[in-house]
Amino acid sequence: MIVLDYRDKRPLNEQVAEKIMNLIAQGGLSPGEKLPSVRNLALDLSVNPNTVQRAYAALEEKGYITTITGRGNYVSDEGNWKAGLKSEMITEVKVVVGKAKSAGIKLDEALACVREVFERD
Amino acid sequence: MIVLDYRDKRPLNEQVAEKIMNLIAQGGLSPGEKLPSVRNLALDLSVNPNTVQRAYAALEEKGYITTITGRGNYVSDEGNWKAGLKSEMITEVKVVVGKAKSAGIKLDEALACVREVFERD
DNA sequence: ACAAGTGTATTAAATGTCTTAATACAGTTA
DNA sequence: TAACTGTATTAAGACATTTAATACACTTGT
Repeated sequence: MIVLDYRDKRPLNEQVAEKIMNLIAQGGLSPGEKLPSVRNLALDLSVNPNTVQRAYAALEEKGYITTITGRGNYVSDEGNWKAGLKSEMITEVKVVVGKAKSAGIKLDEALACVREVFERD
Repeated sequence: MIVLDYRDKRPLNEQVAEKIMNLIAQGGLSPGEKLPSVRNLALDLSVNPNTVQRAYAALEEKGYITTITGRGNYVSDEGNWKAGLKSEMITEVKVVVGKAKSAGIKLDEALACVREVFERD
């Protein structure tokens, strides 16, 4: 389900959260679907249960999953996270484009980047 | 010359390097111009000389400055870094736009982001 | 009621990175 | 020669991440 990258310098809990988020955002995990238990996923990833716990807590905080004590974690409906994700992505794009601009990248070049990415099907 | 942001969670040496890089990229520091000495900049920023030293080492590694032992650090000619910076920025933009795309952002929305950033003068 | 599985919380220890500090050494300049 | 440059090393502290070992509360199925 998930493969961790130990060359990545970001914390493991963030990596886990991000990878699950991507699965959810792209439909690899559907609303209502049950996630692995904290302990099972920890075993799967050879990671401490606390690490998974933190990842799940972050995901719930952002609306991607719903946690029910004693039962487990379930993927939330799109309505709970889609808007937030979108605005987060837009902010991120703007930040990076701003950096690129101040590094000397021109409008046309930035637009070309975007088009190129969207042409990859 | 530089103001550090202690809320920023990135290492100080990276922050220093990035801020100087921005100054160079935007012409605030011209090729041939002398940078503050390791010790002086450290005093200015209330930071350890080792921290500045690491920042300068990173900048030399990327071609932004030239270090001459005993003399100091000097801004390199554009030829040494401009191309690298540009391709680095373009890669970064593509990565983020790719993330945004897979999160559901549409082409028009991404283009709008870019235009908005470039309209801020 | 019970056992097994869930999430949650806490505390302690280990680890790794960043930063400071104190020095020392080597090259350049006036 | 004195005062400035960059460079290197070692030790210590601070901090975040991760592991580990428990304990507790809730849910499910028998």
